[in-house]
Amino acid sequence: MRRDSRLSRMLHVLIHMDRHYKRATSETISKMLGTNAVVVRRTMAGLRDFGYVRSEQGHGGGWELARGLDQITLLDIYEAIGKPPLFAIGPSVDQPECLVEQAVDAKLGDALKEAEALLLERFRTVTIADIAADFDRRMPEGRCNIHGDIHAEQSASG
Amino acid sequence: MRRDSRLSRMLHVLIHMDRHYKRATSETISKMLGTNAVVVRRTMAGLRDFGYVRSEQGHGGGWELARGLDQITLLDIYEAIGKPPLFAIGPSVDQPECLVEQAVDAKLGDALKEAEALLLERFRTVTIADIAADFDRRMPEGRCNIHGDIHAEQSASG
DNA sequence: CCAACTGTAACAAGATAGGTTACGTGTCTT
DNA sequence: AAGACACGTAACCTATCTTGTTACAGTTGG
Repeated sequence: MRRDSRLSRMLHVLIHMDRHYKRATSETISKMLGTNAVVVRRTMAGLRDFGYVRSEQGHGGGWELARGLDQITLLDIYEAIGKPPLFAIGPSVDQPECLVEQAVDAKLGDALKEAEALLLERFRTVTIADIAADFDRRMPEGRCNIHGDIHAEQSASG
Repeated sequence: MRRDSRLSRMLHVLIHMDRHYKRATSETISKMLGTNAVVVRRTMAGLRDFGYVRSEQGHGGGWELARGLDQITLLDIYEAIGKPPLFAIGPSVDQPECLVEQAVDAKLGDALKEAEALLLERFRTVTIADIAADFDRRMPEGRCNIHGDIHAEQSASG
């Protein structure tokens, strides 16, 4: 395993969903992410449980946003995917008896906690709409260069 | 594997070495860390290459500090063990074609870079002597509660 | 009923730190 | 010179976690 990419993937897909003219199926989303439909359902399940997206079963079903992108922060999504560990480094044991080791882990833990606080503060203050706005500045027509097939077809087909 | 504990372990062992009255063998150190002598040699090899410790082969050999703990920062050790990844989260692919994905990764990357800069700044300004001082405040006699057997026996044995 | 979806369980794959065994080499003691 | 002691390193296995994949059950609409 390399690095947990669920947060990145979910942000990516939520922006696409916002520009999609109808519900997106897991299959469609999986092709967009270059992965498998089961992986999509698995990861999006958390977002559904937190009320950021809705899923409909059966014929014509799929996924849709349950609120605007300006109402969802990166922190929301981070929590919805289960707050996976942020850091790849850490102490060797959880509660060392050795007081030297305790001192090391305390100092190291302080630095990690500071960095984590900063990171989560950034996550808290950035909405997905902010990221979408960054994209719109680069692509004023609001159409993705790659996944254009599922984007903003409202005027053409609906 | 859970989290990379090499940094924590190396800091731990360097403080013990500073209080040891003679060279410590990989075997001794491994018992202190609850691991294997090969793991110790493997990890300490980086510290040796950077000049923070020396190793002597053959009878009576082992490991010793090559400079004072106040001359080694956490950043030094982090670099000496090969700068392993700090974060457990990240983008799904390195250079996505999709511009939405690029916008997501850019925003996410900014937050991660800020947190990383803060963390490395802490690493840079904290010496191992600082951690040892924390320990000394708790254990004024300078003797570890667990690994006392290899500590500061100078007055008793030499 | 059937086709199109989601929901989930179960298991394999890939990556990486860590653990273990084995063996080579250097060095001190006798 | 022999032998014990200790590092250096390769090779292989294990554990853990995300991701990928297959299989199948349940739901919905024509």
